[in-house]
Amino acid sequence: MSATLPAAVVPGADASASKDPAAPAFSPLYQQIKALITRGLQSGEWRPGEAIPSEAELALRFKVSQGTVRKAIDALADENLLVRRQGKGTFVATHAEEKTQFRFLRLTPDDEGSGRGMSRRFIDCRRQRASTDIARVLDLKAGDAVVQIRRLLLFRDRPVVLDDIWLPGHLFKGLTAERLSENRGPMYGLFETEFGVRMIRAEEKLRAVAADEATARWLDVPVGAPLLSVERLSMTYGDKPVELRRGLYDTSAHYYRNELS
Amino acid sequence: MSATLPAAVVPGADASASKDPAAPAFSPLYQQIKALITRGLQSGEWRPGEAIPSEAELALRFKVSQGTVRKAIDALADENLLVRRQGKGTFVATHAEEKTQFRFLRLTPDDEGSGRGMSRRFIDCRRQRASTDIARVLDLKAGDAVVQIRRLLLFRDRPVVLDDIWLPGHLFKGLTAERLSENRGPMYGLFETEFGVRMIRAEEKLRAVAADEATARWLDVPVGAPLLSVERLSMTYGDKPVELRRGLYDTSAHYYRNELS
DNA sequence: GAGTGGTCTAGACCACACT
DNA sequence: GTGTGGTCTAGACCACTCC
Repeated sequence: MSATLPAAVVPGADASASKDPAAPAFSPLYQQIKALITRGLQSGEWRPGEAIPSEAELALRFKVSQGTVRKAIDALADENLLVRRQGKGTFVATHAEEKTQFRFLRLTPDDEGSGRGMSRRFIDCRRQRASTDIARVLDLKAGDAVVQIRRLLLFRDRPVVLDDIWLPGHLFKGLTAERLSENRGPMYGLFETEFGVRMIRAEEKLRAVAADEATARWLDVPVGAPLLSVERLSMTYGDKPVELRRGLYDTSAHYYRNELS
Repeated sequence: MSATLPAAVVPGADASASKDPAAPAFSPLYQQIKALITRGLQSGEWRPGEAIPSEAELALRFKVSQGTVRKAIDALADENLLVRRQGKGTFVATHAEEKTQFRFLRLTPDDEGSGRGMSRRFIDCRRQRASTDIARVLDLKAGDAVVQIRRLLLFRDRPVVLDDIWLPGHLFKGLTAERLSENRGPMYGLFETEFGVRMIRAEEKLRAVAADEATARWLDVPVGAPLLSVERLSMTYGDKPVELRRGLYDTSAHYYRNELS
């Protein structure tokens, strides 16, 4: 049997055109399978924490070999969309049941041995209209509804991070300070289970800034103290931005860690 | 034929013990092949920029199937130790011929459209004895020889980064300010071609700090201005630390970018 | 034991680069 | 055309989990 595009061909792009001059660019089978699985994740066919069908079953469904399904799943596991567990199955990744609270927080205390000790305190949660800045970044129209959250992270009861968070209002109807405070576990877990918004990926921009008066009060540092400013844009499926977060970190007893390779 | 450990078994760990209670932990074949290839890289059998033997040839040499070699190479390519080029071969990664000068520098100007414009200026390069701090981090004894380099990075002739770099003296004999200045291309390329030290991986610790007087002069900012402090520890094969770098970044017109996933 | 992912093999063909 | 990596297949067996 030839290896050219069985039943699984993804109906995209130039299905009509007979001979595009520019870019036919047909993708390998396993990438098409990957796209099909991603679609299943996005549509909610398999929900976070659940198992997806076995490799054999997916191979049957898509009419390809198990090896091809395997390569597609491998790629999705690399991107942290799926989690493989030998002997049990392949599961949709979730923020909801993670031991690692603060999975995306790259802040580490100077004295390593400490381990836990992070807590949080919600200061504010309100609905308002998006400024042009916020709207542009979140791919909204200026004036659209947004939810703004302000919160503090504390390490051993000392404030370390002041976060301002903006979310598209239409995706987070009914999000209140109460809902946030009641929630045990990661905030992204709440977003996932209560609002069906799953964070896949994020970009951060870091700078050093001086503490203004209000910030200095919240973080209990002198006005003008150097703070690490972390601006995070989080994306869901299809690289759609769904959260903007501006954090100010007091790095006098913590550092932001990063790996290069 | 059974799939259990052909001729390629890596002679490691518990080759002697008959039945360890704790951890026999034999690794899959492709990981053993990966280790063998890594050894070839480390020993200089294949040098940076050169091609390694074809998959078929390696499969013959190691007495495994091409698929197994492929998986080993895939892993090494993921770690940026090898670079695959379809139709040409698989090459040892190198810093020497990289278009991307400053591959590890995560600093981006606020006005994107700018593109190039980074230049550098070496201020100092001297041999001295390692302080206890530096020695500990670089895995040396206090008092061992180290090379210290100080340099400035400029963007459009404006100073942006002040770097202090420490290198183990025994690995970098004969490194002088002249050698550094004459060198076109990445500094890590020079380390690679002239001293046989290849940077594989690095860890960075970021904090916000206030500019002291000397730094303020070099970066042309007010004393006390907030600066991004970036402490980088670079590793070569076997995770051996071979460079410590402390950078101070003026982030008033640039930001440090990072990806989370 | 049944079901799952994990490893390994062998062989076919495709896409690309050089010559 | 020859040689390289890239994709796809089919089947075998191993390792782990749960019943």
